[in-house]
Formats: sequence, C-alpha cells, structure tokens
Amino acid sequence: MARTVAPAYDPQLIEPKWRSAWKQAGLFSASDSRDKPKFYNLVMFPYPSGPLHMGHFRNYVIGDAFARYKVMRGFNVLNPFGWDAFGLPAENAAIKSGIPPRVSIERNIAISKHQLDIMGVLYAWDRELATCNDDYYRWTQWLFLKLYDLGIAYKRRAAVNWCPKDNTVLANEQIVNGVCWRCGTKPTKKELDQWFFKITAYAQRLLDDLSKLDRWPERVKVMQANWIGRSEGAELEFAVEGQERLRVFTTRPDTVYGVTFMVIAPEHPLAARIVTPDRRQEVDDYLEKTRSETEIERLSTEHEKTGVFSGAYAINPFNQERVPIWVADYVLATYGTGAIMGVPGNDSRDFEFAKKFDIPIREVVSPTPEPQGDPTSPMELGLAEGFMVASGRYTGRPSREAMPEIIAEAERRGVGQKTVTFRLRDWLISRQRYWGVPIPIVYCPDEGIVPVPREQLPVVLPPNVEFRSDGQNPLEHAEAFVKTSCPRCGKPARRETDTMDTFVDSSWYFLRYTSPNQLTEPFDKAKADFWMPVDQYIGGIEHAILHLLYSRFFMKVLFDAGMVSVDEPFNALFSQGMIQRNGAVMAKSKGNGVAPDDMVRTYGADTARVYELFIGPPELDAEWNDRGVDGVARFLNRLWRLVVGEEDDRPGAAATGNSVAGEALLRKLHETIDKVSRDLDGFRFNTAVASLMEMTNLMQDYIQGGGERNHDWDSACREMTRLLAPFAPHLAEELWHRLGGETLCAFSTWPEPDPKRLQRRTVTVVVQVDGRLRDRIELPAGAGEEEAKQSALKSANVSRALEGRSPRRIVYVPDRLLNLVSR
RNA sequence: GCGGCUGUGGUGAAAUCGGUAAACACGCCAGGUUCAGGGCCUGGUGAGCGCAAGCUCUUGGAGGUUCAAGUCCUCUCAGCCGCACCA
Repeated sequence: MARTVAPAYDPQLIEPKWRSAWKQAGLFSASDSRDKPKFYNLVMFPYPSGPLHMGHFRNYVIGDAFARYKVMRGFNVLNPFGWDAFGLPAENAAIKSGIPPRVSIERNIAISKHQLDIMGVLYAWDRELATCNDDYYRWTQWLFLKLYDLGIAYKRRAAVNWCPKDNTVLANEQIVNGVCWRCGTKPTKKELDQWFFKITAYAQRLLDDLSKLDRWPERVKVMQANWIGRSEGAELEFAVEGQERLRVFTTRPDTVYGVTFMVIAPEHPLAARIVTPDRRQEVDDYLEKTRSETEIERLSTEHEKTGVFSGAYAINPFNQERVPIWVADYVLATYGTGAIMGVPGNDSRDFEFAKKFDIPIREVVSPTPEPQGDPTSPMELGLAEGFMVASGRYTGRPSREAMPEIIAEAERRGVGQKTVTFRLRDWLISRQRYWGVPIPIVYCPDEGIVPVPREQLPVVLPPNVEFRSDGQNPLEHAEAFVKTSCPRCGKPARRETDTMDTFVDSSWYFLRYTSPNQLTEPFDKAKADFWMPVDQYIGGIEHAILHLLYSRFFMKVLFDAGMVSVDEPFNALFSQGMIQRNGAVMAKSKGNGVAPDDMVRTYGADTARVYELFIGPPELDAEWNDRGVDGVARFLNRLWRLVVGEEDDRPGAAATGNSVAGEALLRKLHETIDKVSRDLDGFRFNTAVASLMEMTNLMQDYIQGGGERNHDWDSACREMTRLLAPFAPHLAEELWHRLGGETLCAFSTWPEPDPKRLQRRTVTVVVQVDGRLRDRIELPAGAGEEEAKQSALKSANVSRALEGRSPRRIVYVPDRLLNLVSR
C-alpha cells in the first residue's frame, strides 16, 4: 500500500451527504424552458464493459466539471448519459460463459453507475438510455426504414471484409492497420448480400462542412478529410481492340502522353472478357492466386508488384499508341474505375511495375523545360508539376497550364471528362451477429425485400437463443424469429437475420436525449430543435473517424428529411488524451488500471477528480503518478484547514514575516477568478487548478503573517469555494455550508473578477540593457517612459552595464519592460 | 511515402499578444515541530563560475528576422499518432 496523505477532513463523511443533496435539488435535471440560454454538454457514452478505471474517468471528470461550471454560469444545462450497450464483447462473453448479454450488460451498467456516483459525476439520469432496450432500438429500426425509403439504405452483393474470428463482416472504417479493429484478426474477402448506407452521396458535404467546425480539433478534421479522400482528375476512355472500352481515372491527365501500359484490377469485369486465348491460362492462375492470397499479401508493406499480361491492347486516345493491358492487384477494384493508365515516367508505382516487367519507361514531365534524359532511372518521379516532354502539341508547356486543356480536349472529342473521386466507401452496416438491432426487413418469395411496417416495430431481439460455439449467428437458428409472414401478402416469409453495426445506434443517440420518452417517433422535433446542436462534445480520439463521421452523416440525412434543423451535430469537440501508467495506456487487459473505488476510499472523490484535471493538458496523454495524487490531497487539506480555521492553533504556524496585506489578498483573489474562468472556457483545467493552488498558498501566507480573519478574508474564502466547486464539488459544498451558504454552492453564481481589484498601484518593470535583463524597478502603474528611464538610470546594475554609454534608443512597454539600447 | 502532433530542469509541466524561461506540483536536500513513523510548517533546488555582489550559458539541432525569440521565418534531427499500391 502506497503511503498516502491523511486527510484533515473526512471525505467519507461529507461526500455522500452532498451527493444526495444535489440529486434532491435536481442538479442537471434539464428543463426545456427558455428562461436561460441552453447548453448541451455531452460526453461520449460508453460501452458497459465492466468496472471503469481512472483512465475512463478523465472523460467523465472533464465533462462533469465543465457542466457544473456552465450551471454556475447561468446556463440551462443538458448533461445526459447512456450506454452503447449492443456489441460483440457481451456476445462473445455469452458464448464462453453462457451468461446472456442482457444480463452481463445490466450488471456492468449497475457497476459503472455506482462508480460514477461515488466520484460525484452526475447526469440527467432521468434521460438515461441504453441502445439495447427496445424503447430505444425500435427507433433505430424506424430510422433504418426512413433511410430505406430515402434510398440511402440499400442491399447489394459485394466483396466484403469478413472477420473469420468474429464471424461477421466489417465496415472499411473497422479495418485498422489491415486487421479487425476488435480482435486483430486479418479479414478475408467474401461475396455476400449486405446492407449499406449510401454515405458516399454525402462525401462532398461531409468534406465541405468540416470548415464550419471551427471548434473541432484540427487533427480530427484532417483525419476525416483524409478518410473522405477527395481527388480531382479526369476519367479517360481508351478503346480496346475489339468492341470494348476501358475507362481509367487519373489525377494526372497531363501525363497521358507517357502511358506505356494499362492495368486493370483482378476483380475488374473486363478481366474476364478481353483476355486472348493464349493468355487465358496464365491470367486465370493469377486471378486465382490473388483471390486466395487475399488482403494479407496485398497489405504487406514491401509488397512486390505482381501482374500478368492480358494479351489485349488499348489505344491511347491522345497519341493513338497501342499499349498492352495488364491485370495486377496493385490496382484496387474499389477505387476510381478499377483501372489505371500506367505512366512509369512519373508515377513511382507504375515505374516499379514497368521495371519489373520490362515495359518501356518514357519521360513525360521534366523539372526544366529541357528533357532530363535517361528515363530508365528517373530521379524525379511523382513530379507534381513541371514541363511536358514528348507530349505532342503540348510539349514544352508547363503541365499545370496544359492539364485543363487536355481535359477540355478529351471532353471535346468525347474520350473523357473532368471527375472527382472519393476514397470514402458506402457504409456496410450488416453484421452476422446476435447482440445488435435486428434489421427490420422481411424476405418474401413473391414480394422480395419487404420493410417491416412501422406500426409493427420493434422487431424484437428474441431473448432466448442458443449461443453457438461455431460462431454462427444465433438468430439464423431461432426459428420463431426467422419464420414470419409477409407484411404485404401474408405468405410465409423469412426475417432478415443480420443485425446493424452498433455505430448506427450511436449515430443518433444525442437526439434521443432531447426527448427520451417520446413514444411516437425517434425524437420530438421541437425539443431537438431547442437543444441541438450539442454545444460541447467530449470524448476520445479513437472516434475521430468512425463515430464522428457517421453521426455527421446521419445528421445531414435527417436534416434533408426535415427532421432536424441543423446539419452538424456537434458544435465544439474536445478530444481528451489517454491516461497511461507504468508506460502503457491504462487498461483492464494491461492490469495497470487504478480503480476509482480505491481512490474514493483512500483520498475521497474530490482528490481523485482534481488530480485527473491537474495531471496535464487534457488534450494530451498523461502519465499517472501515484505520488502526484498526494500533492493534490495536500492542497485540498490545506485549503480546508485555512477556510475552516484550524490553522491558528497548529504548531509551527507562527508568524514568519511573510506578511500579506488584505489588499494583496483580494488582488490575488480577483486575478485567480479571472484566470480560472478563462482557463475553464479554454479547457485548461491543469492551469486552473495550479492557480487555485497559488491562491491557497497566498492565503496561507496571509494567515501565517498574522492576517486577520476579517471581511476581506471571508470574501476570499467564499469566492475560492465557488471557484473550487466544478473541480472538488463535495469539498466546496461543505465549505460553502460552513461559511453560511444557504443554498447549494453548485447552484450559486460564478464569481466575476472586479476590474478595480485587478489594478495595481505599483508595478515591477524589467530593465534591460541591450536586450539583457539587468534589474527590476518598482514604478507607479502607468508611469511614462521618461519617469521609467530616470528611475532605471539610478540603478547601479544598469549603469554598470551601460559602461558609460548613453542609451541611443529606448524601447518601453508600459508596466512591463524598459530596454535601453546603447549599441 | 503523405498528413498531423510533440520535443522546455531529476519528473509531470507553465509561459493566453514577440517582452522577467521554468508558474504549479512531484521528487530531492536542510531545518523546525509535545517530532516514533507518517503528517504539518519553513527554507533551498536548471547548469557553470564566484566568499559575495554578480556574471555566463540554457527551451532537440543549425541558421535568420528583431531593441527583444520557447514563441515568427528557413533548413534539419528525434519520438508519437493517423492514413497508406487511393492512380
């Protein structure tokens, strides 16, 4: 057991008392009334995976402190909480242990709720939701049907990423570093009929509107922009000998004269059609090989180019040259047109390919108007712009100028046009798993795909299913669930057994909080209009793409459908860093977690909270230091003793000559009010705590210097208590009460700094000679340059540094600095 | 490869507008305390030189702009994160 700082006050005694007081008084029970400005404060809801540790709590403490601050600032604060309760871990646990997901989830929720409670983290619990409850997921189904009606939800056969361990498909966003984001297994390819959301239809808006999000972290916006991956270029059409045509996408139409070969992806439909008989066997072998080797080979970092000649040729529409068409897996079927023009003279991948297969390499862009010469070892691959080489009538022109002309020529001649391509793919939402929202679709032998009528929602997830060790979806074997009748014709039909990706659940939960008991629709539009957008969203960086992109997409769809009045869900976003301990991110699996329960027992909730906020800049990762907690405990104890008045009779507390006047005390108080307010507005909790510590230290100097517990002192104590309230709310409440506060401190008004108190009569001005610090002088505030100069010249240090020279120039920053320039 | 972030004492860090580098805290050292230990209190604590006054150096590195640079500019090194055969 680490040695700890014994409390001077007893958190165990005071903390529970104030927690019930807040609940009774309805702190954070948001009303929909408009008498105060609204503030929607939201922390990302968690997956209830078991006991929380202090790493998780950074998010909740930040959110709680900020919400409390906003209440004191006079806002009508909505600060709700819920549970992202569907998902694989609970189902996998069920397969192992036999405990049904709903049971383990409910147990975990109860544990987490208790932990939040003892940490003094409070929410609008009357708005609590869990995505696995049918009064929530029926509306997720309702929204699916809405998207189906809008043509945004659709089903198609597609080669999808399949995780063989989790036995389900994955969205592109869920392949992280080439492996399944959950279990780390390398996915394989599978052809399946799957449900998608047409997020690509929103690609441009999702990209454009990032510029509206000026209170989002830059890195999150950059990650989203990269993920959306907009590329401007052109599609060019090459005639293939015979009847076929081959369309390629290129961002560099200006390099079209450098084409010496074409490549199509193995999955490209032309691959089957254009191959000449003599090449058939070799091409089929290659297609077979790329299919079986799947992503594993393709994703290896130093993947050597492979490919096979199809036997067919294409005609370059610009120079009429005949170029061979190859099949190679370095071209992706899912991007652009699934085919490229090979320009080895300017593209490093094409260069590599051409080298390997002895395809001619031709210089096409040169950094100078003259050709560089030896094109077999071009040093300037990937040249963004330059001068065109061997490019017909464009030769010698700057490529940047020629590019639009080439596109225009292609359009005129009907062999291509300007296009924009995105990396973003449609969102695959089908999951072949049990513990999720059933997709409300019925398959009828006659009618085909039939949506479940809205009045029949929810399609209830059957509670009693058999969890199979072969990993198959239990729903497929739940006869009572699968067998149904067609809603249109009444004939026997089968239900869809896929469930939805849990990211669908979390794409709209922030709307449900605004009217959690709405019985007739997912949310009440008037209430959503009142509360949305979320004013401050707080969560981990791991959701930079997935959740935050999907939620933005949903919001735009609902906006277009007239269901909401704003098209971005989160006005300001804060991504907090992770807490590490012993060199690793705090995690249950690493065994380095610190339990909030232990912290509360040893130090009390307030110390744990303040330490989490003091640990470092909240947006950066921070290392948990067990001893650092003691420092915070000391601070709170000292403040307690000072305010409660136990300081006088302590031994060693004799006057030390550190005399602090009442005026100085009040000036520091108002400086602290000013600083803490600005720090809270800017999410700088660490420096806010530091300035509270500074003020406490000064209060101690005041008392030890014999300062009286007079009116000034009382005022300092009272305002300090209010400043402390968002950080250490229990302690603040107890002090507030002892200072005679009649209502709760949590509801009291945030103090304002008094500008008169911030003024100083005298200021310390730094004196430099030739830019080097030589002395400090005391001057009346607002003193003029001449006065400052005269005063400075009296300084022995200054005259020594001047060595008899007189200043040739004087730089004077009033109340701050005087620089005498003598050289 | 592309994009982003971060480099400041023994440690976590601060410096909000180009104006006192190292606030606050941990740790360490010394002293005090009806001081067992712990706690509490006081003082010290970037490096070097000096008895001292003081001087010099110091924000990953190298240049530059400026009266003045942790902060702005150019180049560069290291670490972390994201994306990655995206045409």
